[in-house]
Amino acid sequence: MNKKQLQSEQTRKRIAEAARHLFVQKGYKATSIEDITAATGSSKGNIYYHFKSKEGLFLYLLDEWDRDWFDKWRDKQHLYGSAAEKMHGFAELLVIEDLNHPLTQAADEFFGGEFESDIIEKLSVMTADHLRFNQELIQSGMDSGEFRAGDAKQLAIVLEGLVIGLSRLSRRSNSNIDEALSTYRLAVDVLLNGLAKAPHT
Amino acid sequence: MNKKQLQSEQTRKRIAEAARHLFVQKGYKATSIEDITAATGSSKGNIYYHFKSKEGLFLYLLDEWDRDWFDKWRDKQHLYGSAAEKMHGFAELLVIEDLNHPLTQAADEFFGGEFESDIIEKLSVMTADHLRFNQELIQSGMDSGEFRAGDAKQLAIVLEGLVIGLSRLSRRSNSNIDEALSTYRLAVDVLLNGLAKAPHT
DNA sequence: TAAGATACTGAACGAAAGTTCAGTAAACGG
DNA sequence: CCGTTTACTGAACTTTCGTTCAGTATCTTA
Repeated sequence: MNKKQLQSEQTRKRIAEAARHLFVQKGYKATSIEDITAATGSSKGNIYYHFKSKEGLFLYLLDEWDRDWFDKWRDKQHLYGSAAEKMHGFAELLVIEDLNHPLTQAADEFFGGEFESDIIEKLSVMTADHLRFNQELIQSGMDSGEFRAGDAKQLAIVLEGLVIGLSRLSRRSNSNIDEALSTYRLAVDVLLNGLAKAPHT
Repeated sequence: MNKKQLQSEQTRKRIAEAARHLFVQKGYKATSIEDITAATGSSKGNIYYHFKSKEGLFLYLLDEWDRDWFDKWRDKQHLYGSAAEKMHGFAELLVIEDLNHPLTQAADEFFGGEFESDIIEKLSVMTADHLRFNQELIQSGMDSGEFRAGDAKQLAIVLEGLVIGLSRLSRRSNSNIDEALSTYRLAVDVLLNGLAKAPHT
């Protein structure tokens, strides 16, 4: 690979990285191209040299993120024996990786916004993927007998809600990773065991 | 009260109502003054006659909402005997009232944005209020012996996360109230009893 | 080393959105 | 019934922001 190609790829990654950070922190609309140039040192034009548009940049980040996340999960999931362990591992990966998920913060800005259908399409596919993932996670716990039988599909929504909400809270309060990890751990404990003293109502 | 004062108040409420609806649906930034004029029939100037600015309008809605919600909760909470019932009542009220909460959708757009400190101040006060409310709810369950003893403060964060996330998911998927209610009910059940077959790990 | 490709700059453009304001009509009060 | 206040209009102004593009410098390649 050329020195030029190398440098080019580096700046593209630098732009993507800075943009992801800003989208997460400020949301899609609130992040301006100007902000990204300020964070990278690159010029406006350069951003448009590497990416088709602001939307394109965002979409690129969504794709990249989902690919990376699933790869990492694949690498890790075989380590977990029980469904409970799996849940904790899932939560841990979410904190470590997902606290920077551009989707979580900005997706709502798209829904209800006047965007082209391909973006809405992509976002709803991603949401569906998440729900399917959650459902499988829960279903596997039911199949193994660790979890009570139940409507895994609806429980997947509950899990997704918990994940989305916690991610927002953790990001907002500028809490460090350790704090977030501890909150997520507690959340999974509650999810598994409940608050009540005497379960099986 | 005058015929004029009456009409004035009516239009102010009409503007506030339409704005709240739009903020909830589209977010803060994505909702333009133009959108509000289109939804009310009022002119741009008229909106600025009744409200100081877009921010002021949003802040007004936040205040109004929080006041109303707490009043409604006060009216209802004495109906519930057990902590579990309280939780379900809490969830129900959230679905019925909070699915239109302007904070939930738009607050993240403020955090990290370049807003005056009084707005950030107000938002963090509201978040703190929510957490305190949740904490008291959980603590009362612990005090009565229904819930296992635990860190009510951190559990309040988990609860808030669940609430925020579910609200977002429910709004997004255009689900009707019944569907949302059923999801929330399930969420509270899980929160109380957990997923696992054998609790008390 | 010279021609061409590639990476990048920054000023300029146009659309969109928040805000203002001169003007108008209706209601109020004396 | 007339002057004053109140409610409201909508065009114009200003700022912000995404996008474009002519130009420049650096690297590649033949």
